[in-house]
Amino acid sequence: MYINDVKLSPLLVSEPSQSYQSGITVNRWVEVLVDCPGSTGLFTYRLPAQLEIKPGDILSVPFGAQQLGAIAIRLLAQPNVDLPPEKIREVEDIVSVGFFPSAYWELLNRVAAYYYTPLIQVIRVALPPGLLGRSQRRIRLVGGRGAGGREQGAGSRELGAGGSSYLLASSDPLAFLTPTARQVWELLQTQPTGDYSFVYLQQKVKSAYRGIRELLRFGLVESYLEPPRLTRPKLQKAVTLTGTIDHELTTRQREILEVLRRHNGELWQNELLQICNASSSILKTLTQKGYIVIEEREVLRREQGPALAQDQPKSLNTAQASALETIQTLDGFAEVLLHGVTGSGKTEVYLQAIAPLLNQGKSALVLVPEIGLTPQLTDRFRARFGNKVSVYHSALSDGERYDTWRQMLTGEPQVVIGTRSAVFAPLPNLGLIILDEEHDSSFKQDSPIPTYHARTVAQWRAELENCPLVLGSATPSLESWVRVGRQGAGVAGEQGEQGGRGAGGQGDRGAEGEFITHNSSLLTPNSSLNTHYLSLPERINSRPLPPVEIVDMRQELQQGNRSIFSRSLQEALQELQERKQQGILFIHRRGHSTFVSCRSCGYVLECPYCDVSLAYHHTEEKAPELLRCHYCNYARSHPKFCPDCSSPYLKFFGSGTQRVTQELARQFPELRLIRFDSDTTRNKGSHRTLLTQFANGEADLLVGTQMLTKGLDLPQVTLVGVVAADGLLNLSDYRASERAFQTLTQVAGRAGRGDDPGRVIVQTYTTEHQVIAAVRSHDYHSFSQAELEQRQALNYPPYGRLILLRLSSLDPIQVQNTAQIIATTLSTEEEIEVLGPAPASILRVANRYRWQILIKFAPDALPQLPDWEEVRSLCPSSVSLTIDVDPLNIM
DNA sequence: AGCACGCCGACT
DNA sequence: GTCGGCGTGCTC
Repeated sequence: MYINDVKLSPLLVSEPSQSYQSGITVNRWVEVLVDCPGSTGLFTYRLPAQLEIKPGDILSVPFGAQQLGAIAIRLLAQPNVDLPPEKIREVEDIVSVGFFPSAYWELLNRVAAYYYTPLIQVIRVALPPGLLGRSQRRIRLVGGRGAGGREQGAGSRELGAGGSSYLLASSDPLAFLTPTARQVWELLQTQPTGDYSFVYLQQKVKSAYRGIRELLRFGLVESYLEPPRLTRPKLQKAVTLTGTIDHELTTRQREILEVLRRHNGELWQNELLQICNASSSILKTLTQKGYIVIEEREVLRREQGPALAQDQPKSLNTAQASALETIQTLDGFAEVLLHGVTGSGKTEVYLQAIAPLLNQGKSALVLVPEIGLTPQLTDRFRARFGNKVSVYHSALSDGERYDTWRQMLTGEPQVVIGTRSAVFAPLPNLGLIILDEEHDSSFKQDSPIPTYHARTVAQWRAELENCPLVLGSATPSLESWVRVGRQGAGVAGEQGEQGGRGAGGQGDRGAEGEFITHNSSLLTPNSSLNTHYLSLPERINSRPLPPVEIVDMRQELQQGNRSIFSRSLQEALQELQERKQQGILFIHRRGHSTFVSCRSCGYVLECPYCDVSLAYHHTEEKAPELLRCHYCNYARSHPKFCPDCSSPYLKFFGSGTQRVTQELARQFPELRLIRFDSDTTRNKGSHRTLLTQFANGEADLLVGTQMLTKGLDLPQVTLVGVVAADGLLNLSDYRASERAFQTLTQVAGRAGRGDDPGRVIVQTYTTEHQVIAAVRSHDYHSFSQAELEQRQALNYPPYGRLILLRLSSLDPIQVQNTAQIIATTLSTEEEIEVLGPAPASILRVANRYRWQILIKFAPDALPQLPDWEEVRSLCPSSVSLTIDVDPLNIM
């Protein structure tokens, strides 16, 4: 149990040799971590006699002028001798009683250490918002608002009563105020309570601080600290039936008790009153007569899904059944890679793996890339497990998050589905962690710190909680692939022909055969870890993977087709309408910087030193167009003609959603579209709405970006079109190929999931690209093999490790200089390779100039990593430094 | 983060 | 000369 009774002896974070007594009466001091940026050390507080504190408790303490949240770390019998006793203040209150069991605490510490992040920052990620409250300075009018101040003269006497009357004797009470003070005053008048936060006033009025000081001097306003707004459980009155219904009651009273009885003797007061159309006075009478009890009970503000019909377990095919069996026989910590092609029924395996756990009183944690995108997944879990399922992600309101979090602490067996941060969900009795779509990069946080990867944290968590971790994907990350020992496996011994290259291929139907068809008994334990590789090589109901047709857009251009749609795709779109089928059109979202390629020959401009494509930079009008390498800062001008074939059609890439939808409207005016991108899905629930519309056949074509790739299961989709794969293939990033393969495979996997066979059309200017070939033949193995060879040669992950230093400053010169100094300092270190400094691809963001340094090193060499505190000390205060461990986004 | 303390340009 | 700008550093 997390609440109340926690063994906390392992909670010591420093100097474990220093013992402390367990007798609470002896330890009248406590060291705490304070929730305050820039303070990472421990602070000592005195314990008031009435408070009993244990390490791990969340406290409220005075800190400077504020009241802050803090975590009790350890009790002390004696404060540190160096600390002047008069500085020590008292703990204000206990906010929440300890809930950090040792495994959980160890997890937080590991995250802090691995990602070079102060522990308190990690704690802040793990706790729901509002738990560590902070006080806020506010300004309010003295004596309430609106004492007639706006009507000159009339109110002066009342105001005068507040103090400073000599000044207010004049006819205009505000005449003596400077314009700034007057402005603040008037702003406060607009508020019914005459009250604003200090920060807000500062934003609203220039130099508000000055005006406020003036008003304070005159006693017109006062400044106060609002105590931390801690999220509290929501309480509601519940009515419970206690007596038996007898005949000494009025009909009305009996009616109410009858309603209550029909609801198993318990209802919320407001519900009961509503149902019976009664007032609370009748309940009062019933209480007095002892028939019912009314008590305050906590209501959990949980996100309500739509009502769902109960869903029954589906029968599994052989591969699914054998995967399930393996997962169920795991005892304790193990890592499983569940590699199932798109549409192979991974979710059903998850569901059936979880079901018995709940009966054993254990809970399961399911991590997904983006919850808003997968209402389908949460619906399926809810349909199977009902109210045992809760959803936890950052889009919940603070109250909902807090309550869901508390719901987890109860220890009841349950399923929590959440995004990245839910890896810290405080579930006791964790029986299984599932990380679905494990290749997805949204599991990695790049800012703020800790820049953790939920998969890495989940691995630690599974180990510490001694439970299995299942990583599911149709396109596993190369990290996971290597981790379960699959490198070099698979390709040999298969009939994996690399399919005839070139455009217009039929995309052979035999594609599914190219997945290795061994069953799950073929386990590949890694030497040190208990790892398993499970494969679901077939779609459910033996549906085939859709054939993938590659269209060479260079040929289209040559043959006079200047449209962004190839003839093949045009035909398919035409047919779609005629056959009353549905399709998906995928557009790679256009970023700020893109690569440059030749539309005639497909030549891509690359960095001569770094093996990545150059990024197009165009900072402002009239500025020269530059091509730049994000790794080493090599730069060159944008050539007018292709260096390879001298064609003038050398263009930077990227065709946005608007352009495509315009073009569609022009060429296919009849086609009904739904745009599915960040613009149209901004509102809560709009994913669901749009998908429902599409599922109901209200549109023929779903046009959208990345979010189309994430786990959509739309059985009626038969056509998937990729407008231009090139935007994906040539991002200036060592991961570009991997991401492109994953995205294309995933989006292709949306086709043909229902009864009608699907087809996929991928348009590209580089048909010969290795990724394209692999996508075409649904061949993960040959792709991973080739890609891993390159990674190994260049010592990139998963073979080498990376750390990215991101520097930013308002001062463009200073940040560049600092980056240079740090890079120079680092390059003296042995065993690490320093790339850069280079400007970030978007040099300036929110007025801050950003540079970065990439550090590469071999994980097995365990190099003496630089002392980051020393590195940090090289930064002037105007330059901020973020250390991104295992970065995914290097651009 | 707040809020002090402390050091340089435009006003009484 | 002081007021008031904001850069630097501390908060048990």
